[in-house]
This record gives sequence, C-alpha cells and structure tokens, in this order.
Amino acid sequence: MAKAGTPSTVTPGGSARAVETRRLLVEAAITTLKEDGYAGASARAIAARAGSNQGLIFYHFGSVANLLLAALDAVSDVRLAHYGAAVERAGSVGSLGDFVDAARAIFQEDLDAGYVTVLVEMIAGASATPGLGVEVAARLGPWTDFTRQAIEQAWGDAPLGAVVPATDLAYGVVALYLGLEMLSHLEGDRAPAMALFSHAAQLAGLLSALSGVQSRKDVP
Amino acid sequence: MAKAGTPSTVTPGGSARAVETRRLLVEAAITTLKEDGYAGASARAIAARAGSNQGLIFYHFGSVANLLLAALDAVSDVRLAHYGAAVERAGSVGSLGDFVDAARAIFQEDLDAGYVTVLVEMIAGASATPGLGVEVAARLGPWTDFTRQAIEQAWGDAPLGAVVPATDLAYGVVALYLGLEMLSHLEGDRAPAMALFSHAAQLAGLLSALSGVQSRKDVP
DNA sequence: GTCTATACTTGGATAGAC
DNA sequence: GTCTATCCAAGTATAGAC
Repeated sequence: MAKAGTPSTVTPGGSARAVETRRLLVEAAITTLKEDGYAGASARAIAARAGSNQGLIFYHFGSVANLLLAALDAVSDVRLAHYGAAVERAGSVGSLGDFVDAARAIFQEDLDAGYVTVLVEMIAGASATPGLGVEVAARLGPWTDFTRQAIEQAWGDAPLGAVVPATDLAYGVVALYLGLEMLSHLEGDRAPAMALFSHAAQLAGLLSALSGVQSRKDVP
Repeated sequence: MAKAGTPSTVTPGGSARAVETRRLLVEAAITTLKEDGYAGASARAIAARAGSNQGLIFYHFGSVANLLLAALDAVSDVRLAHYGAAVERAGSVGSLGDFVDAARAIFQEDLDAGYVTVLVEMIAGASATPGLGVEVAARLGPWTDFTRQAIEQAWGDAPLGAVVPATDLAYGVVALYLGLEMLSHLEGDRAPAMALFSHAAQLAGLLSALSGVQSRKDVP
C-alpha cells in the first residue's frame, strides 16, 4: 500500500528538506499514537515530538487524520515486509508448530516496538473522525490477506482446512492479535499473552501428531 | 463492582433529582462512547446528549474521566448480570456446543447494543489520560473472571483443561471478543465474526464426539 | 516551496447567580 | 442542587513571512 499511484496524503513538494520533514512527522505520529493514543495524538503533541512547527502538519498532510493514516501506512509497510520474511522462513520447514513459533516471535516484537498499538488506536479512534473508518478498514485488508495466506501455507493439506475456511480463520486470528495487544498494553504485562502462544504451540504439536499424516514434513 | 463501599466517583448528593441527573449523564456518556469513541467523548458532547449543562459533569463526577469510568461500571454491571443468566441456562444443559451457542447469542446482543464498544474505547483511550489505565484494568477483572468460570463449567472433566489452564484461555477469549467487536464495528459488518462462531460450534460438536466420553450429558 | 505567526474554535474546569 | 457565565489551555487551520 501507500504506492505512488494512489497517494492517501497530499504531498506538496519532493525536495530533500520536505521529505525529511514529512519523515520526522510520520515518526513522531507513530510514537505519539503508541504512547498517548489516538485521543492524545493532536497536531501540537505530534509536532512537539518531531521538533517542528504544528502548522507543517497541515501543509504537508492537509489534516491530522491524514498524517495518522500516513503513519499507519508506514507501520503496515515495515511490519508486513517483516512478517512475510518470518513466515517464509517458517514455510521452508512446514510444520504447524513452526508457524506458531514464528507468530510468537513476531508478536513479541510487535509488543516491544508497539506497532500493533498504532493499528489498534487507529481502529478505536476512527469513530471519532468522520470518514476515517473506511480508510482504516482499507488499510486493514493487507493484514488479513497476509494472515490468510500464512494460514493456508501452514495448513497444507491438513483436514482442518475443510471445516474452517482460511478467510474466516484469518479474521479471527487478526481479531485475537489485536485483542491480545490491547490487553497486554493496558495491563503492562505480556505474560498471559505469551502463555497462550505456548499453549498454542503445544496444541499444534498435538494436532499434527493426532492427524496421523505428518503433512509433507519428511520432504527436505 | 461499583459498590457503595468503594465509590469510583464522588457523588455529592442523593436527592431524587441529583440521582436522575447522574443517570442521564451516565446514559449519555455510554451513547457518546459508542458513537463517537473516547476521543469524541468530551464534556460538552456528553452534556449535549444528556440535555443538561456541561458543568454538571464536574459537579457530579469531578472530571470527564470519572464519568466515563462510571459509564463503564454501569455497562459492566448490566452485561455481567446478563451473561451470568445466559451461562446458567447453558450450564443446565452442559454440552460444549450449548456454551458456544450461548456465547454467540450474547455476542450478537453486544454488537447490537454496542456494550463492548464502550469497553474497547475505554481501553484504547486509557493511554491518553494518565492514571486511567489502572482503573480500566481493574474493571476488566470481572470480565475475565466470569469467562474463566464459564470455561471451567463448559469443560467439566474434558481432557483439554489439562493442557490449557482456564485462566489463560479466558484471557484469550476476552481478547478475541474485544478484537471481534473492534473489527465488526470498524467494517460495519458482523458476518465474518458470526461465521467464526458457527465454525466454533461445529468444532465443539466434533471435539465432544471425538473425546469418546460424552461428558455428563446423559444426566438430566 | 517551505515554514512561522496568528486567528479562531473547542474543551476542561470553576465561580457565582438562581 | 442546578445552571449561566467565564477563564484559560489546547485544538485545528490558514494567512502571510521568508
């Protein structure tokens, strides 16, 4: 997303200075969303963190909401690329447990960096600003798409895929991911969420053992 | 929660008029959180909806945040009571599938009424207001406690309880619930979430059939 | 083209009239 | 106990300086 062809933000100039200013503002917007939430992400708060003037937000992005969307785009780009690499590594092995482990590692990174907090805050904050909801929803698509692909890859020819469509499950996995991030962030304690991943890994092992066919793991 | 002994809000007077004013404000706060989110829940917006003066919020509750917490308390009380009744009904039957059905019905009600939106908005908005996080976290306890009890009841002596502790699973179920509400609310479409419940019901039936022992369902 | 200064609006909170 | 009037801080947005 955030390709040159379909810009979500009006970008007046392409000079080195302008690009750097926008980069600083986007960085500051991400940090502000992480630490102060959507309700605390005002033009003044973001600009102060970026060390620049608050008027620049409106010059470069047109509105605070547009800057926040640009921040969401930036986070999506960097995270999805990273997710893809992690799942490809797990895919080369192929067992369900490896995928759960990969998800666990990614989740831990996300909590540390607060990336998903940005997404959660944008979703929750969308109701406050008219028209923002559809924009955020559009940016959620790649996340669910990616999750669906990862699930299809993880399943292989496992029998579970017949009873629960990957699309539906992907929706649930994303929802769970967002919920876990919310709770962990609220309570400042990631232990319960991490415990769940451990149990999921156990169940994954149990499931693949139970299914009899050790789905194409023997192929090097 | 929200007992008389540990009031989260300072309530100056107990006259019939004062009580009614507070009730109106709490109602309006709930509606505002549902429709405009935490970021849109200003004193003026809430007071306008309640048809009363903005200053009354500070007189009766001390701050906007306190009013929002009172709103969360009100929602928690009414919903947990309802949840309890629904699970008791399902408990008298005792199969896992009945519990999933009960959860499905409750979830649909919550989406219609927007009750969980209030909780989600408070959790997401908590980062904006210092000190609000711990208050919201404290009010989340009953929800996870209730979920844990429902899970223990649903499992009975099923073998799954040994591998995944009810406490951990309850945490995940609450997280999933919050996430599903967020996504459904964002996209204005509950179909994907409802589809998940259908699949869960299927799996529940499959699981109880697979476990051989049809855990104490034959006892009327 | 880029940024600063300023205008104007809304929000939280209180003091005093009723 | 309730409402109006008001203060000031913080918010969005633009007009004009560089």
